[in-house]
Amino acid sequence: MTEKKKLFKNRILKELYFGDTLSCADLCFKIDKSFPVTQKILEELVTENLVTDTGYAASTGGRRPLTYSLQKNVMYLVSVAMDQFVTKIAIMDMQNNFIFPIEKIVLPLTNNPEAVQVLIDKIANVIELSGIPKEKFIGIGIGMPGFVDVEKGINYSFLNLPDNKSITKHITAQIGLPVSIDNDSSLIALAELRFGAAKGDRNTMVINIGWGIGLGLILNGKLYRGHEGFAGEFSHIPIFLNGKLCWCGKAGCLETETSLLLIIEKAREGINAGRLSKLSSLPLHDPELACDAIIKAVKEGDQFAIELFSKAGYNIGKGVAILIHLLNPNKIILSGRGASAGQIWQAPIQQSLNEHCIHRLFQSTSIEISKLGIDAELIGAAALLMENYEQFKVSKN
Amino acid sequence: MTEKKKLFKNRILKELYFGDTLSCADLCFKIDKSFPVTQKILEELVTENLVTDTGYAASTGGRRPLTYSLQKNVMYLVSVAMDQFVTKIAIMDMQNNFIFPIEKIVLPLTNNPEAVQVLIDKIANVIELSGIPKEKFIGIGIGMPGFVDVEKGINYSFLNLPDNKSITKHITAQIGLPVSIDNDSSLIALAELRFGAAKGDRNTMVINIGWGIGLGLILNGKLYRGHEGFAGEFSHIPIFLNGKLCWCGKAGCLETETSLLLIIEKAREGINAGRLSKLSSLPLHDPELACDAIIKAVKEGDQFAIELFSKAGYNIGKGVAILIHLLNPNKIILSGRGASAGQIWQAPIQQSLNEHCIHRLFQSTSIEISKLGIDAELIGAAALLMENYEQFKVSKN
DNA sequence: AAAACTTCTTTAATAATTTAATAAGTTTCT
DNA sequence: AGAAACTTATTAAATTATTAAAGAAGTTTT
Repeated sequence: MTEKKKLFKNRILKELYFGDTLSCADLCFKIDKSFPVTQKILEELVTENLVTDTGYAASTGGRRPLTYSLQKNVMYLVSVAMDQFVTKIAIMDMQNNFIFPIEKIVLPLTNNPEAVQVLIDKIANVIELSGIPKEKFIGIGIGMPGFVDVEKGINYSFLNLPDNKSITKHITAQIGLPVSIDNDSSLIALAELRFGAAKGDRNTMVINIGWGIGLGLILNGKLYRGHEGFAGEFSHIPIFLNGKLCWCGKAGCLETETSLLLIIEKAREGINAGRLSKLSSLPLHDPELACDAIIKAVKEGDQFAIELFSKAGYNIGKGVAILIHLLNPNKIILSGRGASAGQIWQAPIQQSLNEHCIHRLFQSTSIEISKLGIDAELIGAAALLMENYEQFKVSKN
Repeated sequence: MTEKKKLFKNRILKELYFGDTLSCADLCFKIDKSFPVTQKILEELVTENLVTDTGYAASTGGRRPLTYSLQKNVMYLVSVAMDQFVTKIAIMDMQNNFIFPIEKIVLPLTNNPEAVQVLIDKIANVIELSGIPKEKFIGIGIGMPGFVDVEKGINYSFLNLPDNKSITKHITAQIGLPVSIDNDSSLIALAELRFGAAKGDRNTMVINIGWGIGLGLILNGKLYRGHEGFAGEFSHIPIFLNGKLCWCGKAGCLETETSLLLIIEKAREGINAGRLSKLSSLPLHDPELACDAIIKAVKEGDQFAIELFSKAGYNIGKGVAILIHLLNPNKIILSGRGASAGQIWQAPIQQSLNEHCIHRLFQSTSIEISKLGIDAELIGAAALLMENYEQFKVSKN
């Protein structure tokens, strides 16, 4: 098979992954090829058992199109989502299902030279235990915090290898599968773009409310990463004159006035000062549990918890106002762990925009809460791998 | 001639406009066509006298390539640059020359329902007086302040027509030439991207230091305009807690702490308060003259004038720090009227970045002063028209 | 219920691209 | 200095893709 045909095949597989069920005409449009070529390749993919036809779609006013989907149980991928403390590993199929319970390991990234090897061993272990033959895996997608150079496969903040060696190449060398990495906030944005609230959008900002405030930018319909891949450093834009020193070394960062860690901190202070709240029994040393508890209190209408989120939301709004002035997005999506607090974010952010934004500008920008939930990063890591899929070699031919 | 061939021809003409002198191989790459097709079209363009071959280029290690350029004196365009008070109109050729002295008319845009018609009449007049036959003009490019919808050809701030009618269509209907419009800051950025300091860059921000502080964004190698074309509203990002009311209705906008109008204002105050300076004879009611005078004083080393620019620069730096955090550009270009003050901007902005930016981020971002001068917007308006050129009809065939 | 209209699929004619061969010029090595 | 090796450009032939036209299947309108 020629190189070119391989590329076309991979592109079709990729489009079917993102599009689920598509007609031949849809695929023509997406891969920018003519009907005869597309159909011929599709036929080949069907005989190779990578694709199946899924019957006729409803008519849109004419002959009903024959539709195609990816064959089930023939291709899998490994999806990994890391934060500073915990790493989640999942095996996913081409229909975006987690086909085993998600593995969760404690893996601190700071001052941990072993981290990369631990990660590799664990991934190999998960593949091994799955019982799925390795040839059926097409690759590994990994999301991680820090400054990530996607092209080179290097993380400048964590998981460094000697001589700035590429992590992706390092892992590929050991496991024998293609690897793609990216920043966690970028992957959450990618998940929203491909499978979430930003589907079909061209200019959307995804705010990752987590231990910090991350930002993934979708500009002109594509994930924007910046000159060196460092775009979206929302957490540390200096917009407050509060004199609070941030761990980044500067003062007045957005992060010093809003983040889940700050909310937990303030909750603790409030309780210690005797504030009346359902939160009196806040778990002390586990941020995940503490966060869940406060969000639960919010949903139960606890006044103190709501107050904390409102203030944080108002401050996020100040940052969002700047985003809207600079980038004129059609939509802002609140995602990440904090998004599970739901509609509570809407009012304070809207209020903040009323105060800090030119009316004509935010008029056409909607604020939405993500529906992808806590596993958005895993979905994004899978999507990242599939975005790069067309460059991979087709295993068999 | 087929539609498709027309398109290819226009693309080649466009690439020759932007590339000046190119070989057939260069053009193959740029228009993404094979050698045989490209060469055939080139030959046709030469016989049509739109293109000439310009001899052999120096060898780069092999056979010397035959190069091509646009024929002189066969195509012209009208370029227009507007601000709130003054409109400049120029006739340009395909080699980016102003072939007549630039026309300058006083044309206030605020509360002026006649403005559009005055503009049209003046453009028609300029074409008439040039003595160049109208068939040789390929179109009109116009830059203007305000919120501009490029696709629809509407300016929501100025030059409105009844029922939000398209200005471009309106002008085309009267003059009979294709018209493209865009925001002034976007066009300055486009000029830098195509013919200035951002040539070849992919992620560059162009700051238009003028009566306000404009911003043109080049992201992923293209001018970024946002969801409705309103991106780059840098002047009004709320980052100061100064309580100063801006004309936009909000307080603390970037514009309230830095802009040429503010510098003029402060200069006036200082002089009235008896500050020692070469500026004691500041022209009172013409901002252009006043601005020129202060910039002249800066260049002569006047301490007071330098102080004013330094403070303004430091505050621009605060805004730039936010840009760098969010968009990780490879370069920031200072352009517009204020750029003529030159290197004076460098130190205070750099100082501000040191204080307000994460080191790892601004390390790889350079700050440059534009060399295009005060006519950047006219060059940008021409570039805008040529960017759209491939959609135009070839006049003769 | 038939005609007109859409949309998808197939086939044949047309157009573009790749590939291979050739020509023209540079550099490197002896 | 001169030949061999290497680049790059051009031409021609073979391959591949696209376009246009015709046919098939279904929906909507008259």
